[in-house]
Amino acid sequence: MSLRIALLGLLAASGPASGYDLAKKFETSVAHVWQAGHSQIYPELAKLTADGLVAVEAEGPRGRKIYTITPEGDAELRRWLMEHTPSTTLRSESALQAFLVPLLDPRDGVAVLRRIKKEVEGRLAELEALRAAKNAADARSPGEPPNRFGAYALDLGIRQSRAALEWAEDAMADLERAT
Amino acid sequence: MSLRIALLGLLAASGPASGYDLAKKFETSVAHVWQAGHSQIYPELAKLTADGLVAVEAEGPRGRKIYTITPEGDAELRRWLMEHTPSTTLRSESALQAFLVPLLDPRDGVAVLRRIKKEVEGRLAELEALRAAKNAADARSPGEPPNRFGAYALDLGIRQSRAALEWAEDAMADLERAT
DNA sequence: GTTGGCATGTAACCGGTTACATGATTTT
DNA sequence: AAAATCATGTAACCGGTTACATGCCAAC
Repeated sequence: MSLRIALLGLLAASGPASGYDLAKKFETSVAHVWQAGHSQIYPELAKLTADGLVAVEAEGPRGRKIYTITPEGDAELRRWLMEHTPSTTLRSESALQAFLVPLLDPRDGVAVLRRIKKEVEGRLAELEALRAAKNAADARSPGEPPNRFGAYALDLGIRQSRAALEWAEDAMADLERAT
Repeated sequence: MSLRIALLGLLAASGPASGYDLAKKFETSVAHVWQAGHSQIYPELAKLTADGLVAVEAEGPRGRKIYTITPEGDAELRRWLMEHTPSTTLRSESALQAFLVPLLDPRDGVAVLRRIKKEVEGRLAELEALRAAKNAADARSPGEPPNRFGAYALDLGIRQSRAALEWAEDAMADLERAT
């Protein structure tokens, strides 16, 4: 379900696009929130077309098909946003490692936490770079209202990464005390 | 892969248990980090047995089988903890909603954020209750070192929930400014 | 003319969810 | 005697990942 919504959302926010375009946008903009490769996107666009939620607006060179969101698609998107209660299923390998770390002796545990911390730092850097790029883009079109599409999710990711960073530092300190 | 590890971890930390027991522990202790139902656990235990990572220690009434972790299983667990780089694939329906919220008009957006905030509050309350229960259990066995198994992951969850809560409040304020 | 990026698709596989199915023991 | 809980399993389905497969067009 969520994949359809993500596709409808991208079409609604950025206008008509091909499957190829959408796959790229997945990588660059929605990636920190939802992932999908082209092998998932193409069939899903076909289904969305069959269901009347998107339509092929035009065909370009190299078999390029440009999809637009239909009014029905737009309605579906809004309905989901306002009515769907998101599933809370959380699956994090990092958190699982954190869960199990006390099984190791403290030295090894600290090493694992150090690795997790580095990953979080990397993620945080990526997200902050994305935000900087977004801010720069907003600054280039003055007068116009800044495009907030995706900005809230970015902010959420940054805050949660920072929380994870502080956690890793404190957990390491706690483990070292036990050494 | 992670399911095997979670099972090995539970067996390592809490001693021998049946598939039924493990399914319960999933609900009560690992749930905020990884989920699995009995229909997934039973076949996986069979595979783990075939691979020599766990063994049936005893059989009880009602066909109850009690599994223990083997030395090989323990080695596998430690190896994974220390060597496996966790996948960073993050999939959050809430974050996807947050991403798309700017597509709605501000009033509706605020309503969506308010709902997300309530869910986060609920989750935070659950995690804090878990931690309180854990602390109480530690207090009941004085002198003994507190059982830190799962504690770090719990702490991580609580911090990230708090970060999400602050985010929701700030995002709502931001959206209301735009009304 | 060859390399690289554009562009679309299919197929095999794997992990996870829901539903189906069965039976033993304990509690009321 | 009936209901609840213990206890184990299987099967169908669905979403996602990896790998396979093909061809067009532009730049070098």
